[in-house]
Amino acid sequence: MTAALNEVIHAPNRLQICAFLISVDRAEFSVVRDMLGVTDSVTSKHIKVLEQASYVQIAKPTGQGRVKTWLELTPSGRLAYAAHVEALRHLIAESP
Amino acid sequence: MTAALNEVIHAPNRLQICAFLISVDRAEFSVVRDMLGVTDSVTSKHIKVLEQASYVQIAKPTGQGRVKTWLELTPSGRLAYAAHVEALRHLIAESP
DNA sequence: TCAATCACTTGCCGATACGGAAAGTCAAGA
DNA sequence: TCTTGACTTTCCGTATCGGCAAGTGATTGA
Repeated sequence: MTAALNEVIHAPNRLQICAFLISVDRAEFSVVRDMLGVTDSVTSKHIKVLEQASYVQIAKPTGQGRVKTWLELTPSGRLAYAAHVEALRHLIAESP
Repeated sequence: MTAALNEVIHAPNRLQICAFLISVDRAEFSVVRDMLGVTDSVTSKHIKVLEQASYVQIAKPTGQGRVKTWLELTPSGRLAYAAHVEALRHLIAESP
């Protein structure tokens, strides 16, 4: 019953995005990009992968100054991330 | 001081190999292959990556029947794995 | 109003990585 | 010695990754 690792979430950058979003609830694009330390395009593409898996919701509230992109995990994103973390914890359970 | 994830170890199959070897100390090639559920060639290639990083030691004791390959983490492999697990634990620390 | 700017997004690379099938290697067994 | 078992390597098609450059759309400044 070893839950498998989720490929969408396991990729280092996406794992960090999910872990970050779990802890802050919602974050701006630029904050996520700086946290990862990669370019805009790389950030955008990883977010897109998470969005297409329905793990992340993207909001671009317009009308209040510059359009900033806000990111947030969806309920299923939280579930998927929790399941992945469980799989990881199980895997590394016996480690020193 | 967020320790970075180790790319060599992070790949799902290699993470499983390392986690397995940490727990059993040493294992036969075929056991590792069956644990992963992949082909011989895939197993061989992942082990080679770990070996070239000096994380895994390969022994092929000859003279006692069929040549079986035994795998074992090296001291530096244990250290690298431990560091990776620490990085993971840190990353997923705030998860529900 | 309309060009410039900001905040991304997409297209286009080249470089790797991954996995399986098939062929190759080599010690042991018949 | 011919075969077999146990991997290893090669071949090959696909997928991913990252950065740069060009493109898009809302907003702002002249």
